[in-house]
Amino acid sequence: MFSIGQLSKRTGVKIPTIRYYEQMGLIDAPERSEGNQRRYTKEGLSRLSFIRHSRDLGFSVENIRGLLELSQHPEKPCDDAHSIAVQHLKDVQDRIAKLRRLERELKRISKCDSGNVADCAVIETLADHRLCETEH
Amino acid sequence: MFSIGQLSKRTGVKIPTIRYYEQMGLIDAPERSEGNQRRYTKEGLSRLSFIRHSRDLGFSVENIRGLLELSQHPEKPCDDAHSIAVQHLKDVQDRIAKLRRLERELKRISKCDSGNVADCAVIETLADHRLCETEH
DNA sequence: TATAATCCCTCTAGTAGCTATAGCTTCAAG
DNA sequence: CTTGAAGCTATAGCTACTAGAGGGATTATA
Repeated sequence: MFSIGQLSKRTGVKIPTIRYYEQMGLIDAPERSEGNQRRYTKEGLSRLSFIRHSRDLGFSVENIRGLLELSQHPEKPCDDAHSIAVQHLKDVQDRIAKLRRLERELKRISKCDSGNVADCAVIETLADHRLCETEH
Repeated sequence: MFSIGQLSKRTGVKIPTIRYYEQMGLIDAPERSEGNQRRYTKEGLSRLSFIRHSRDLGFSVENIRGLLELSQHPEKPCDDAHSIAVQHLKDVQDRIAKLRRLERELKRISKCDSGNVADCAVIETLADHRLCETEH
């Protein structure tokens, strides 16, 4: 049996976040000690580790809900798990592409070595979209 | 003079967002018509365009506040504008690096072509961080 | 056993940057 | 003069937490 603090240390999930996940129904409410403190089992630990890891990989809480549900049913087909993962991969790739366009533009802007605001490329470009090279 | 709807169309900023910016003090409260509706000038238009463009480039509202303040003082040195832009560029690059690590891991996971959850790489990897190749 | 240090409890509110809704008023065209 | 679109305020909701107040529980040491 672990206290919430021990669970937090083992999983790297902060204490208020654990309570938040419980409130969201992502983890079951655990048993309580006589003094009303949460006491977790190994199941609780592995479920929270799953969540932590999924969050690290950027899955949304809603997706994690689905993935957890699936993981409880090993006999089911795993097409849903695949499509969640593949969709998430696409989202990540979209975000990368978008950020790379931003990066190019920001690099160009930041090169300005003017002394004052009147002819600073940063300010000028922000004020006028037509000075941009890429779409965004 | 533009109504809020016309301003919205010209800048691409949604109406509730314009009112939100006003509340945040990012744009000045404009004059009102007799019937209490907002009426904007060309200054209002260009300020909002500046904001829109900065948001598109991913600057935070707080950074935009600083950049707007600077843009009002053309005689000032523009070191601050540079450091905001350079810092933002760094943030963007960090996020790209992080997302690329995610991308690698998600690609690896998604390749699983198992039929059911019991031996699905997606679920398995989420349950056990040790199956990952990269850090995150 | 007493006490101090640490941990845990609930509840509420705050973060960023909007977006949505309800219930009303004003404006512009026919 | 009427009707439909557009605008008004105020409030609440979104994601995924995080922080703080004001208490009670547990544990280690004296």
